[in-house]
Amino acid sequence: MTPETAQTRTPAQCAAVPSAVLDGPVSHAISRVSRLHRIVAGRLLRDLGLHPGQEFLMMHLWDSGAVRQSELIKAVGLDPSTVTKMLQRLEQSGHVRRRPDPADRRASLVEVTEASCGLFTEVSRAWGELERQTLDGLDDAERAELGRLLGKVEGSLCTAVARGGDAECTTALKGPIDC
Amino acid sequence: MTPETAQTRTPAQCAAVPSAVLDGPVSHAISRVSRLHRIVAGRLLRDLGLHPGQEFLMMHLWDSGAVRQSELIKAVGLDPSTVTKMLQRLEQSGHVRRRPDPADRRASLVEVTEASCGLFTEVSRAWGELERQTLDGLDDAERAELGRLLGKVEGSLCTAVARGGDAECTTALKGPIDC
DNA sequence: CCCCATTAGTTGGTCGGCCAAGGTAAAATC
DNA sequence: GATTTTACCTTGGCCGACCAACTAATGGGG
Repeated sequence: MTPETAQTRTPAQCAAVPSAVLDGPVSHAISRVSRLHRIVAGRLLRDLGLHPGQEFLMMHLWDSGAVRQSELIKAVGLDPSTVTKMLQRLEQSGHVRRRPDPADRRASLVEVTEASCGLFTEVSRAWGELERQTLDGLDDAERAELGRLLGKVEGSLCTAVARGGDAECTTALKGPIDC
Repeated sequence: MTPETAQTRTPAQCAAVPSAVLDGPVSHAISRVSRLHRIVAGRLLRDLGLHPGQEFLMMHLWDSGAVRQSELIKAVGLDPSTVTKMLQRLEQSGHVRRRPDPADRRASLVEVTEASCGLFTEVSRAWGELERQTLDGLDDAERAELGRLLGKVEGSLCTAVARGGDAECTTALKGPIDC
């Protein structure tokens, strides 16, 4: 940081200050860890015929039974359009079924198919394996501490997002911090 | 976890066990934090005319001057095709210039344009702001601890990725852990 | 009762990101 | 020196994810 020392440098001099790409900021650690985490998750999930991210939706549906799509959207905290398209694909691959809500003609109810219930066990195991590989090398105290710190960071980012986007916190998962 | 208790439940009974979507696993905390982090980063970067992820590439280029594209790819640890397409867009928007490497006719050298150097300061400031918002609410000790733990997790995931993907660690950023 | 604001979902577009396959050039091997 | 192998990059395809704009239905206030 302290970018005041740099001020529109020439291309050659842009290399002068290393600008801390590698070390420092926790932000970059988060980005890198997240990417690696996603890759490992993708590998574990591929064998189950799911794309990374879908398992999150499925888990919510397995948990909650038939739900209004809007409820699901609020629960996972994703963009409505994202959920719509994911559900279209999950429906096409037979994991999910959608039908109109009799009580509200614009809403639709989403639920898991019987065929998909066999996947539940495998996804659970994959998540366990993912967690295991992620936390390999951390003792119990460190794991707890990491969870606690991530919770606080999530809270901070949550309020930051809320401040900018005027709406309430996107991560509607009522996690450790409700904001 | 302990998925043995579940075994192909009916759709109705899939809701029986909450399956720990919300709480527990650090994995989900990572996913959520990462998403929020990306959103905040996107907001900060949008004003600069950059899309999230591009700033990472640019920072590397500002740091290293003219580089072989393959070097850049190794440095950021992304898929070659991803970098190719990002560079095409960055070139079209005038932030980056590419020319063939005289020493190797299949390689190309990438460098930052003069016009883009003005962005450097702003991106640095945006990163600082991002870091500030991310770590808001954590004291110095917690920040250090979080960095340390994320480093360890990165190491674990790194080796996990390497094990499955046979190649060496993708995150070639010689970070805290070299794997 | 009608109009209007709100809510529910969808579509289109763009980007980051991955994989798989391909084409060209350099390097290694024979 | 010719052939195989490897490296460098590109293209196409797909998915997650965002935003913006749109349709359609609900519900509240004049």
